[in-house]
Amino acid sequence: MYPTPPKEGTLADVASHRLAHSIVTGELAQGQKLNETELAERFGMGRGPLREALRHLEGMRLVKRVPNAGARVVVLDQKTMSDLYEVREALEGMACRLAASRMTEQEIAQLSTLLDRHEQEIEQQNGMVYAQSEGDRDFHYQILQGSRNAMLMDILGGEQYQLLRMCRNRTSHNALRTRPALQQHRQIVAALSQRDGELAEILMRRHIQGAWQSISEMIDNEEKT
Amino acid sequence: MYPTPPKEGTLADVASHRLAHSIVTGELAQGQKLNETELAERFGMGRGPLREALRHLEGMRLVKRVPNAGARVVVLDQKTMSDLYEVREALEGMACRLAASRMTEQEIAQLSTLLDRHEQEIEQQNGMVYAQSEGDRDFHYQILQGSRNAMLMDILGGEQYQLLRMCRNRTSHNALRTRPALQQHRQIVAALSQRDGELAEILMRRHIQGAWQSISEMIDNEEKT
DNA sequence: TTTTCAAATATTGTCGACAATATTTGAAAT
DNA sequence: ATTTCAAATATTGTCGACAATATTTGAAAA
Repeated sequence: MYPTPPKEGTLADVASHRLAHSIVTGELAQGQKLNETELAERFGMGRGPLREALRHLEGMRLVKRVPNAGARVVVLDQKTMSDLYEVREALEGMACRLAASRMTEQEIAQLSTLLDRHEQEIEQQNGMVYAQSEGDRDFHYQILQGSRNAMLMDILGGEQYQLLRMCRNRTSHNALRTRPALQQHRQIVAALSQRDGELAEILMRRHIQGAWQSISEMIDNEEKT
Repeated sequence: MYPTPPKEGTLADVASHRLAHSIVTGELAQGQKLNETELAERFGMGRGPLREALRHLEGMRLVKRVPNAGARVVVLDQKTMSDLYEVREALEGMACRLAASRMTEQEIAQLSTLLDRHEQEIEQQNGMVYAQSEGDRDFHYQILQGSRNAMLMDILGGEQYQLLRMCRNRTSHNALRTRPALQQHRQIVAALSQRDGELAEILMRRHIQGAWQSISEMIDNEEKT
């Protein structure tokens, strides 16, 4: 069920995972300089594996490296986030279209069950914000698996997912959007049930556009302060 | 005009570029084991920078690494190529949609001029295959720039472009497709001129679907031999 | 001959040291 | 006080050596 299974082989992989976590959660601030010696010491390893980890994170767009001048945590300004959501819209839309023709009936049924659980959790107000983000995550992950496209799963479940979490962790959420979001999820499942890939894609894209609009407005409002 | 400007700072970057080139051109066969010591010696550097290069190439999906067992050139089977074209369809479609509302009139006009040159080159049969692939490359690159989306430019101009070249370099090309492809390019420019993003996206997606269909059929035919 | 398994070999993973480059510091000049 | 610039410091880039792991080899048993 988890998008990022925690398998850690080499020290470079360990460092990569720990750094990614620190970056996504905001423990390491955006734009912060990443000192190799300091980080290597903190992780109890040499600079070799750490440098490999930084290369990997650069590929995931979580850090920005400048030759001979080191690495910094990426800065997610509004333009960057806008770009991210446009890419996500395209990829998740495609994933949804593919899933419509490739998911089994059982998988679609499970997706529907997932939404039932999600709805109950919302009504009980049981840690709503948590449930929203978790429920949304699971929903998108199931559809992604349904696309049967390994490259899509890799991109969306990897770098795109981490960047998305990073966005979410530093913008306030609109609690008013949980309900319409759930309804949109329902609509998508309906389209999947009817094997209507074209509609499923359109609905998924609208869903993501809505998410961006919500976040974008939040940012604009905060800036006025 | 070039999708991959050859800026090389550190030795790891040099190795990365040289390896990527060798892989894309087929000088290094698919599935081939990449021996660190051997490659480091060939490039006249230590294993440190080379390992960083391999990490980078892994992120670009040009090599597949297994902890403690080394790296191999990625194997592009038909399913992988199919996945690639689905991802490209989604991303290039989005790029084209965005370009429709963001390109300047001048940029669109230049795009039209580009197609005129392309048409002439085809009629003169001046190295047709070269012209086709080069012309197609420039066309897509210009639209990509027009999207004004740095992340899209990065993904499509980077890893996706290299993987696409890798596909093209090991599948025979259908000369019969140059004409319809040019016509599709013209249609796309027309949609861009009218600032019809929705149509531009649809046309670009069809264009890429057509390319995949052509390649896919070639592969199927070759397998019958 | 084929299979098994341990020794031998090869390869990857890691570290510490040094070189190359960037950044900071602080004294001298304006 | 501000600016300039060179020395001092800090940081990144690179290499070679060794440790850990995987792969191969070849002798012994079935």
